[in-house]
Formats: sequence, C-alpha cells, structure tokens
Amino acid sequence: MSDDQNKYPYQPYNSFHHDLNMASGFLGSNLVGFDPSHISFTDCLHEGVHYNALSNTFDISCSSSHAGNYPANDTCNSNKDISVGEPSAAGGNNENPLTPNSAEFSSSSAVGGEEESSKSKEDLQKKVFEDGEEKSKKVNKPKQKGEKKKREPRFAFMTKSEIDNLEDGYRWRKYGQKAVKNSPFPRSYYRCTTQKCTVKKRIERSFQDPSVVITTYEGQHNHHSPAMLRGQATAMLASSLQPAVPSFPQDYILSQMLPTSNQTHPNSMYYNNLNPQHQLQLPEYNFMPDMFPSFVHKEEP
DNA sequence: CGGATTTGACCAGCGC
DNA sequence: GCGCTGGTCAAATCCG
Repeated sequence: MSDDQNKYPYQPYNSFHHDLNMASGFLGSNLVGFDPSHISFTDCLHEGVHYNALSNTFDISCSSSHAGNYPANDTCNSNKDISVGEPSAAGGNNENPLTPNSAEFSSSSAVGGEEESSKSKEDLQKKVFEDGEEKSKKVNKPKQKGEKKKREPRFAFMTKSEIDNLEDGYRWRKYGQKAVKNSPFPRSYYRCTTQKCTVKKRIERSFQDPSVVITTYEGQHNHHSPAMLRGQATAMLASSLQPAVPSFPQDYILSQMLPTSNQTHPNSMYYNNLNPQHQLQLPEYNFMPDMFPSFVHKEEP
C-alpha cells in the first residue's frame, strides 16, 4: 500500500447502533405480492431487484445486464438501476424518520457490473500453473476471445454498525484491502474459506456516513453455514417462520427482514413497525440466540 | 507451527 | 496509448 489510508484506524462511534431493521423499501407497493415463502433473496439476485427512488418502489426484473457501478462509496446518486439507499438516510441523519438504524439492500447483477474479470483470471492462472508453464509470479493470461467471465450474483446491503466484518455464520479469509477513491476508508476483500466455495464479500464504510458499513456478497455458498450446521436443530425451529433454513447470508438476512403477518401498512414504503423478531441486531446479539446460533458463535471465547 | 492478516505489486477494464 | 481504478495475488508478517 502506498498511501496512509489503510492505516487509518476507524473512528470510534459514540452511538453504536446496529439494527438490521427491515429494509425500508422492500415492502413497497410493487412488492405487495412479494411472498417470502416463494421467493428468496437469492432469487432476487438472479432476477434483479430494482429500486426506483422516484416512485419509492422496487421492481423485480430479469435483467442480465448491469448498469451503474457498485454504489458503495461513490455517491449513491450514481446508481442507475438500483440503490443501496442513501447513506445519509441510512444513518447520516438519525432524525430521518425513514430509515434510522437500518440496513438497506441492493442486489443483483446490477450491482455487479465490474466484477467481470477476476474469476476467469483465477481459473486461467490456475490452469497455467497446473500446466507447469508458470514462470513469472504474475500471470498475464490472454483472455480468450469471446470468453466472458461469468458474473456472480451480488448482494449488497448497508448496515449501521461499529463492526466492519459482521458475523454471518460463514468463515472468511481476507485477501486484500484497497483504498477507495474519495473515501478515507479502505475496502476489504474477503473470500469464503470453505474449499471450492467461491463466494466473496467486500466490506467498506460509507465515507458519507462512517457509521454505515457496506457489505457486498458475491456468489452463493455451495455449502451450509458452518455455524448454521452446528445449530441445525435450533435453526430448524426457524422453519416455522421460514420455508427453509437459509443457505446464504442474504437469504438469512432477508428472511429476518420480511414480515410474516404483522404488516400493518402493506403499501407503505417504509416499514417501521416491525415485530422485534424481524429485527437483526447482529453485533449486539440481542435477538433470539437460540434461533440464530451462527450469529452468536463468534462471541464465544 | 499453521492459519489468518497485511501489504506492495501486478493485471484488467475503462475513459480520455 | 496512457493513466486511473478496482480487484487479486502472494510473500512477509502476525498471532494464537
């Protein structure tokens, strides 16, 4: 690293809120028919969920193309199809009645535009190495014509949290950290440590609201959460609320966010009257530890 | 000592 | 082509 950004200690936050309350928009009018028992957030990843800030609505669409950049620290105004939400709304102004202490979601290929190259690069590097033709440390492999790197589905959400790396039940290994343009906060890159699992995640703080952590998952785990497996029995209790034990963090998170029956204002853009059962308070672990052992595990000594 | 993290270097994509 | 930026690699280092 050539600059000092990575050495910046994150500022402590006087008020520590970390509520993964219901994402504000998901129950918007366009999703009135959104049935959590029939569609998971992973489905949304594949289909694309598009939030229209003007109309306060979400659209689920089958969009294989992407638009816009990863909305992380650049201005959210740059978002094209989707929005992770306005950081200022998410946390910069706690007086905002809309989304105080909230997590906001975005997903889909729309978020993942620039993620084209890494996997094929990885594969090619591996291949070259296996062929025993690896000479230099860095491989410069010619990209084969027409070969397009498969775009992994992405899932991004913003969380107001003091903790950067939120415990999600999976094990991650950090493999990189980069300074983010226009942001004093670096972006960290993590990879799932499970063999053959290619899921990655990126974590960074919003420079507009440093209390907001932006986490982006990429890909889907091909295995269950280790923590979830350990707590399978209790986790299964959650099946009374959810159709299945989620295999993916995004599923899990969504499953906690979608209401089951107490949606008092189905057409309301903002859903603030959540049943406490639908609130995630990850770092504080105040929520139903028996049901969500994976989130509690890390706190054990 | 093995696994995780740090960090400088490298590569690809993109805009100009 | 060049420079910038994001993403990744991998050696060095840290740490339990």
